[in-house]
Amino acid sequence: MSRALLDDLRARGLIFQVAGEDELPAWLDGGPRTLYCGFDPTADSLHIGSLVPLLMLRRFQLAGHKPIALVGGATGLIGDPSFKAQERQLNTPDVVAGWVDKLRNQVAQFIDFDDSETCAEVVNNLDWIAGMDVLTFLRDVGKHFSINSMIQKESVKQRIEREGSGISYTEFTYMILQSFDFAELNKRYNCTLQLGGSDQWGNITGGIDLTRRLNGNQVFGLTMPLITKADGTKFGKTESGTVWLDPKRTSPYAFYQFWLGCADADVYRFLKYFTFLDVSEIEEIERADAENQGRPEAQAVLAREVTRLVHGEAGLAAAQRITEALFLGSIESLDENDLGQLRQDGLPASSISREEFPETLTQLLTDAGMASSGKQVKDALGRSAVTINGRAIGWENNADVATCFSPELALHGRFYLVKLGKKKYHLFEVSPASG
RNA sequence: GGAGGGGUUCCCGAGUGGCCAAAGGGAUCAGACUGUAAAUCUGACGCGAAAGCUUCGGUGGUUCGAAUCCACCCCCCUCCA
Repeated sequence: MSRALLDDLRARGLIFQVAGEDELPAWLDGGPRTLYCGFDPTADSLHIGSLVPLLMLRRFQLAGHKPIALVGGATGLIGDPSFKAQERQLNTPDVVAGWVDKLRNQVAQFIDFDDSETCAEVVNNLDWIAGMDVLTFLRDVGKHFSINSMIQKESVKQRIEREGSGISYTEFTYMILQSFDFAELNKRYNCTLQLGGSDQWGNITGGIDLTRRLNGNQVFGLTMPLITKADGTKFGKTESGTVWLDPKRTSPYAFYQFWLGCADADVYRFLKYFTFLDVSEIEEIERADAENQGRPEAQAVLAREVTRLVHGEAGLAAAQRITEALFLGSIESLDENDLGQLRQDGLPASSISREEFPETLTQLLTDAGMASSGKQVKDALGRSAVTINGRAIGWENNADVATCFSPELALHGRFYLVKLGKKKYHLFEVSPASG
């Protein structure tokens, strides 16, 4: 069973490095094992960069192991320096504590809590680090670490060697805290495997060494590759910023769109990373796409699968509903309920009364968040890239908001769907002047 | 504490008295082409519809005029103690 798991992970390209590679397969075969992966609270939500490790925990659980998701209430107060070019700004304890609560819930949705032998756990390292005093830390933990080897770690090398950067003692200590987490989870839960991104290798091996020294136990580490894109740009960012897992930050619709816009060169790889579809199934999709000229199927499958994993069936349905309405169907065909529904589903929207209309369209659309400056709106208007309920608007109409939103053009008396460029939509619900 | 090097518009990075809203690159936005791709080409890219207004770590000063010169302060880095 577990060898099959490792084979599958390898086929998916999800294994970057393994600590204890020779013994790990047999160890996993020997029964349900406990493993963990840590997530630091650096914001009130995780983003899709954390998706691979989260799904990895689930993969292990499905294969009969017990996953622990660790939320770094303590480490989040320190800041991981690994491969970071600069020292990070510290967040206040109450802010971090708030984020911990959010992440707890988020992390929990990917693993099962079923009271069985493989029941998942969510833990917070603040529970065992907060109470430790400095002397205990320095004498019982710090003594096991050699500065000589710590400064050799690739993850902090650039901070130490590169001119113009530096590292504080605080961040330098991060590795020791994470190492201690592993030893502590080993003691508490008999946890014997830590997962992490490839940037975590140094921290993970640190934990393996410490666990051996402190508990006398052999434990394992496994890292996943950095997700790259064929065009060299950073994965997980879009024009509007980071793609978050929290639907309040990134709507299911926007999330769905992100995956739908995935490059051909990346999409089959991403199917292996981010879905539970069989590798053979994915290869079949690739083959079929290659045969059919024209638009590939893979993006649609990827968007569907990942959106369902993160936002559930309802979130997926909402995302697809908007997508179909905007890109496939015609807007006029939507009835009043549909338009209200789109707004519920996460299509950007706002309400405004006629008397609140600003002087210019540039002002209105900038305020609505469709563009970051009036210049962008001006540019778009000048290229007839703006439509209101399907009618093209030009720069000459800029100062004539009332005409652009004339009552005769309204859908169902109050809705105006404004399109800027090819992909940006905003629904205005206009109420008559109330006096 | 001492010596030296830095802080420029989202990022990198030019600019050392007027020609600077500030080169160049990246990112981003829009157009053409397309598959709601990629690549490429074109345009925009401090704010403002415009007149105009506000930027070059901070505060004062010199000057007709300062991102550029002076003073003090803050922050970062390197080396020494």
